[in-house]
Amino acid sequence: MDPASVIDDLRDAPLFAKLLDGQLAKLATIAQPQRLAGGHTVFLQGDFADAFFLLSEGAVKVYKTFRDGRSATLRHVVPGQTFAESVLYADTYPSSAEAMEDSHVYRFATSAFRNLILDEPEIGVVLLTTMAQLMVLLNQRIEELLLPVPARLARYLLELCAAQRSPTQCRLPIAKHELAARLGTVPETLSRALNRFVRGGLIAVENDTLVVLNRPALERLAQQ
Amino acid sequence: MDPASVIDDLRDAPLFAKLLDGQLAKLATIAQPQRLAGGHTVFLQGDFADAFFLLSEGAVKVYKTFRDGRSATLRHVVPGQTFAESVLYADTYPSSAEAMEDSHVYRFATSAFRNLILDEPEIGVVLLTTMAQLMVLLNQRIEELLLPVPARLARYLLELCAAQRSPTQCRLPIAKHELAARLGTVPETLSRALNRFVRGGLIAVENDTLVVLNRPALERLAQQ
DNA sequence: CGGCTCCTTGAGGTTAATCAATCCTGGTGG
DNA sequence: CCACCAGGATTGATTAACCTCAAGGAGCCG
Repeated sequence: MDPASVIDDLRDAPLFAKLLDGQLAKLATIAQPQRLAGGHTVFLQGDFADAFFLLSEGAVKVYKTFRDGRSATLRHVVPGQTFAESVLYADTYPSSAEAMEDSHVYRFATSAFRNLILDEPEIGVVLLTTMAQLMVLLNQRIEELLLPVPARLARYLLELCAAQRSPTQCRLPIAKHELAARLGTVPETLSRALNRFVRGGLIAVENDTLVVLNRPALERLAQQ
Repeated sequence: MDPASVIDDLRDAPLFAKLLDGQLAKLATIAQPQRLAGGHTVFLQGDFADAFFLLSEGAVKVYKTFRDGRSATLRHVVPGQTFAESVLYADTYPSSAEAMEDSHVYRFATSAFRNLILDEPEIGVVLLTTMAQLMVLLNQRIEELLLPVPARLARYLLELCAAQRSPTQCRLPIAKHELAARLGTVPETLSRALNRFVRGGLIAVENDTLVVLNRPALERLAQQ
């Protein structure tokens, strides 16, 4: 692949946007471009781990699976974000990752990345900040799991509206069964919860578009 | 406080053990020593955040509180560990921290620390590794919360035995109601779960000491 | 039209939180 | 020495949440 286009891809990632050209060039030398077909598994929980990834195109989900086949989504990775950063400590992946559609990633080998940081500390600070952000996110996930399902759903919807810059309307970016996994529950329970929201006049639903009718009530519910 | 003893304290922390004397000296210049009385709150969820901490003596717990007064412990911080690293990204603390006994910490202001990393990238790599480790831990916590209480308890006990380097015996380092919070449940449920373990012949309990009688069964249960 | 997949609805069972009562255990003071 | 108390820990009964299994729709594509 053309080195210049790699550098462009890296610069497009918010994570690396602030780096100087020289720093990006060095980063590019250790970035291994990789195509992923939709549905393809990037790695499985427990796999030997020596690299983390930057998603440049497509969509990837990071999830955990259990004996009984149930699975819970930890993150939906969007382009510009890294995933599997925990490889910098562990030598096996603590969760699995799968491409949800045809995607493109850059692979960074742990050891090469470590050396790069010593050379260009700015990159280390950038990744440190990203990881701090992820820790806040994981913390939220934990907090959510201690709340009942309707509260988790309310939180998700409010977040979604905020992310889509609309106070009252949003579109579900993922299928309902994906959302159920993201909330740590099953489709049936999600369906019922949504239904109760509609009957309670909190929201209106049409296909994957939904409108917030009673935001205060939704916010109250999100607290617990 | 004597600079040399600060450096010694920092070197004693596994986190910083590998740093060179010069690096430790620089780190020491931005480390603010601080005493904490037992029961004292270090910071509260939502507080303005501009510093993270290294615990050098005592015990600190990081926890979340909910409207209904329920609380869940995220971490029991032991000497040598840092906490509130997420401040490197966020400007408010995502959880609360409290000294469980008389303790001593070093406070690191975010901005000073960021500058230090640019000067001494080695320190950045060290913290990056620590945060990666914490992310693995948070991942485990999430995984646990999706399991039934007995499975969480089994995992905790097995971990505890491993940590105390004894295959069959361990002592609870915290009170039962603390353990309940750590497992994301209530004392009543914990009590019943322990009771069922005893009646099932999985473990034997005497005060805060417990013996693993049927490790395979416990491991099976830990899977779910 | 069949055969998909996804979503919804219903009935039933299990888990665990809640509320309330009781039981320890260590400390206190008569 | 013993009654008494306060706190945590246990036990029981009840209730609510939510997972499971099973059975329907609804949309989509060959």
